[in-house]
Amino acid sequence: MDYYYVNPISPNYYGAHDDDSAMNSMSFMISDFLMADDDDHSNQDQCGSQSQSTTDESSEMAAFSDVTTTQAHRFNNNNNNGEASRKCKNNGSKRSKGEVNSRVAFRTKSEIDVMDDGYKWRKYGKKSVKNTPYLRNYYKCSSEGCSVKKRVERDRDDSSYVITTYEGIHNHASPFAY
DNA sequence: CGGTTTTGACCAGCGC
DNA sequence: GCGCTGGTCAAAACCG
Repeated sequence: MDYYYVNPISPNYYGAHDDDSAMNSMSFMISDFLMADDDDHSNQDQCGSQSQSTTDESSEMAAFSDVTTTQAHRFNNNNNNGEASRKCKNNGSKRSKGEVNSRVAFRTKSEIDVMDDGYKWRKYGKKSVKNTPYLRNYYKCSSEGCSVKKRVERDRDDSSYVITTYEGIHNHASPFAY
């Protein structure tokens, strides 16, 4: 079955490229982020279960990793080419256009919703989703020609977790990777 | 002034 | 075909 993993963060990455203090207190490494396949839904079923809804990603997306942090997060899921690498293809693509897209989901314990992952994102939508009181936010990579999207929502079962779903592969390096 | 966010409208897919 | 839901668009507002 499909599984995804994310390249470990470059260790020298967090160098506070800005002075935003809240963002600098990164406290986890992403190295143990690995996206297991569907039989690793150890922390619950939220991936597929949250909906009998129409087009959820239950079939094509993998499990989550739990990360516990107390504050802001910053990670970089790649350094050389900026791509959330995927291992197997996502066969179940009901994505209409038939474009290849990898999807990686993180489940992160965080107080803040949007995590700085080294890329620049532009918000383009916000939706309330069924069965959750929380809103789901939609972001696009603001780099030109890059169509990577990400979705950010709160775990409906445990609102202290944030679920971030990346879709697509960056065609450029992270602006903060060096 | 340029880029980003906000927010309602619009659209497509799915189940009934 | 209709309604529901999730995803996207785009114009206006906002912000540095």
